[in-house]
Amino acid sequence: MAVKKGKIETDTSTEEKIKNAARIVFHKKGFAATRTRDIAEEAGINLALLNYYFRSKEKLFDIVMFETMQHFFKSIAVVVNNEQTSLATKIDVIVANYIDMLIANPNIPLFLLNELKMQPDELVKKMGMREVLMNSSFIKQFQQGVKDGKITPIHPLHFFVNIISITVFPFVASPIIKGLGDLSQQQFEALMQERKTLIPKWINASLKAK
Amino acid sequence: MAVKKGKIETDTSTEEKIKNAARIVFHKKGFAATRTRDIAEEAGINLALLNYYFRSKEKLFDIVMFETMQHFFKSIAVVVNNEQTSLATKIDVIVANYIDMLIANPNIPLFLLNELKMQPDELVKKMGMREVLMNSSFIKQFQQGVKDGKITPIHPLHFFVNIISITVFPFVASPIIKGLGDLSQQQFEALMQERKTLIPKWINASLKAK
DNA sequence: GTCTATAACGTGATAGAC
DNA sequence: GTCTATCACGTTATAGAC
Repeated sequence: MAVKKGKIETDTSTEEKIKNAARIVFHKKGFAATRTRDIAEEAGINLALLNYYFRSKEKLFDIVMFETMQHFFKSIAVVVNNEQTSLATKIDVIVANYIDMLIANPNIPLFLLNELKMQPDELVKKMGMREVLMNSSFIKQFQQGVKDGKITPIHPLHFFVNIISITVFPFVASPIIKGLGDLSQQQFEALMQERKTLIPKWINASLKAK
Repeated sequence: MAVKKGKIETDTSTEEKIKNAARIVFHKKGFAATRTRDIAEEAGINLALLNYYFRSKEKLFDIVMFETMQHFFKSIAVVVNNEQTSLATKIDVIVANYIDMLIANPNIPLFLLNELKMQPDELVKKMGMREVLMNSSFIKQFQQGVKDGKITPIHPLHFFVNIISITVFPFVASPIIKGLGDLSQQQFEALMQERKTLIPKWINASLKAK
């Protein structure tokens, strides 16, 4: 795609322009509410070109969906499998990375949650998330902490789910939170920045809760 | 609506049947992906009747949306404004109530989050959520705890958001969680039941985190 | 109130010129 | 490769008989 007819494309190709536009619109509106005409307009091209390059709305969507999942879960996979860092550091990094990513791409989590609800969960398996997470250094360190009596025993899923919940959910519920606190977008983001340091403290405290 | 032409309707009226069907389908698929034919079929009536009673898909949706928000937030409002209970008890009750409700109606949170993202957040204001929560006994007790040095000072919104995040998010992300843990629906619900007692412990521990 | 038939419109996709 | 014009279909909504 970067190379066509032996010539390197400097600026983004039409194919890339369409895919980028599709990502923006699909993330914002979801599959059902998105019209191919919206994507074409966003890309600054003609509607026919979309079908010329991707054959159908659905095929284009599948590509966006897959790449978005990869983008979203790769960032965890790397951190979680780093053998060089402590459990506490992993928590710090996951939370900080995600908050940065979510401030930059606030539409991604709701998009993923919605479309995963529809799909026959093949994608979750296809990504190999289960194997990556459950065999990770992250989970092993957690279980070692339990064995050493430093962590109150619970299912590791609870632990992982708590971190993700408390980090991601505020972004998914941002309209409600802004309403509750009468917050501007800027104030909301400031609150989320605070959470980079607060969440690890809360999580660590909860690990010792009896 | 319960009374028509001076005669009390014993079984559900057509109007109610349509609204109930609309609730089910809208909650499951969202506004854009729902076809009025789906609702008519679910209600066991003809498509024309839907427009006869509600004039349009959008009007019907607005009703379902409003009632769903009311249902979802009323349960918090009552607990949070109970002057007779301690802060710890309020946390217990909110978490237990929500987990029960979410097991019974797993589609509601994603439905609300999606449609609130679209709307020009008038609904959030219309419900008066801000006033109810921020002037509540719940928040006052929290602030009293801070004043007494029993709770580490943070914005009360963080506190409230944490409870809701850790309680609701697992249901929103249930396909991912089931995939990660290779869980059946039954096993997933068992895990959520566990959280009724675990979440209050975690939250209380986090309140003292430094 | 309830139905059938159909109008009016929007959307995904393609044909065919350039 | 890119465009304009158009088809084919699905969907919301209504007209009109009963």
